[in-house]
Amino acid sequence: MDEAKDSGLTRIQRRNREIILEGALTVFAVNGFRGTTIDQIAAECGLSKPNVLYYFPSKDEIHKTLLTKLLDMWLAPLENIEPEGEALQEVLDYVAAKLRMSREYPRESRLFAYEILRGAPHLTEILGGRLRNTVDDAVAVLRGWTEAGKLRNVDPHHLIFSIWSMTQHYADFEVQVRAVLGEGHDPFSEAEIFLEDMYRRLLTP
Amino acid sequence: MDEAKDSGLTRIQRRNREIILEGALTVFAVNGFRGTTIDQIAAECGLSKPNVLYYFPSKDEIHKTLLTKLLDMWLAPLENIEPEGEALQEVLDYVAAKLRMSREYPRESRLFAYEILRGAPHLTEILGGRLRNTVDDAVAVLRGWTEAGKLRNVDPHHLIFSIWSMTQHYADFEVQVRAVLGEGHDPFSEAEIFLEDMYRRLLTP
DNA sequence: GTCTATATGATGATAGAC
DNA sequence: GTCTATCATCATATAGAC
Repeated sequence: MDEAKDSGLTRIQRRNREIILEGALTVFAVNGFRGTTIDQIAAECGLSKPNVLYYFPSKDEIHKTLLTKLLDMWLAPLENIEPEGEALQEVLDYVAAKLRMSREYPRESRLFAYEILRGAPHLTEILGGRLRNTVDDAVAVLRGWTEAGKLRNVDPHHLIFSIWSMTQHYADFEVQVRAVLGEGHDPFSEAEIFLEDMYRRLLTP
Repeated sequence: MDEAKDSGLTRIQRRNREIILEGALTVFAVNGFRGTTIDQIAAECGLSKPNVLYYFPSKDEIHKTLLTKLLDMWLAPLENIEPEGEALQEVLDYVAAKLRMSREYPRESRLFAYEILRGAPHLTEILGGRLRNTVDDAVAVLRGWTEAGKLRNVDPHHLIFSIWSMTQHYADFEVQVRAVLGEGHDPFSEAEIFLEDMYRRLLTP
């Protein structure tokens, strides 16, 4: 998909588009879509404003491109759940993977949070389409495990919501988490232990 | 506090300030601070733009006023945890109260989420002050219960984070929740059952 | 491909009539 | 207290030189 969109571009074009997306992600993740100006993006990546708009037709387009690229990464762990695997461990692995993504890609998490908060105007088709399908598949797998007695019976949709909300919380609400915890804490490491314990307890039959 | 700030104002002044705050909350909750214009607020509450700015000196001030008022309501359930109460039930009641607030006051939840996401410039002192103190008190109560063998031993800070993130998720990410669930679901009612089960299972010694 | 300069429109805030 | 008119600023996007 990346290659498809970038095909026909020179090396410089590809490179500069990458630089712009990288800088834009940083700024969007802090200020949101409306709070971000092309000036800020240009400053962040060391290009001039018109030059940014030479590589992308508009601020909207930069934002949409970021969201589209983000979603591939975001949904991968859920798509990688292995129906033939050991049920509880598969879920715990998914939780851990999602938490790791929050830690390593907090900008992506915030970009996504901002977009959902404002009603997801740049994601409408995807939410009810690809995202929903992916979740439906995962829900079917979870139901199978439950019926086979490998997992305790809980609502699979809300199980997934709980994983999303708790893992992304540490990226999206980081300011609050750090303010409440004060110094001397590693939020993500503590969360890893807490969440593993929580889901093991919740899902063990 | 409300009365303190409103003292010395005429009935009309109080009334119009209320109307403005009410309309502003609706708009801020959808568009965020930067995404909201005074024009939108004025239109939402049926006043002219200069008239809005007659009652509040600036957009900033409207926003700060809303956040301050919101926090009283937001922290109340946590402050109301009763150390002498039955431990597990107190926690379950808190979860239920927080979920109810998400359902009944989704605008407040989103306003708060937007503010934290952008780094909470209008809440800096409060996060490390009043909020942190309130959480510290609750954590102490939870620790006491754990040591008395009334609750299973889990990290109390992260227990609170989990409650916040999961309950607020249904307000803040409502678009996503509805898109994923499709028709025929009542997200909040389902969440109530899921969360009660989850915390009962997690915290029963 | 990259820049300076600028057109065009939105937006926060104010002046001043009524 | 409320309005119309307006200012000043900022932001998106484009034109056109280099």
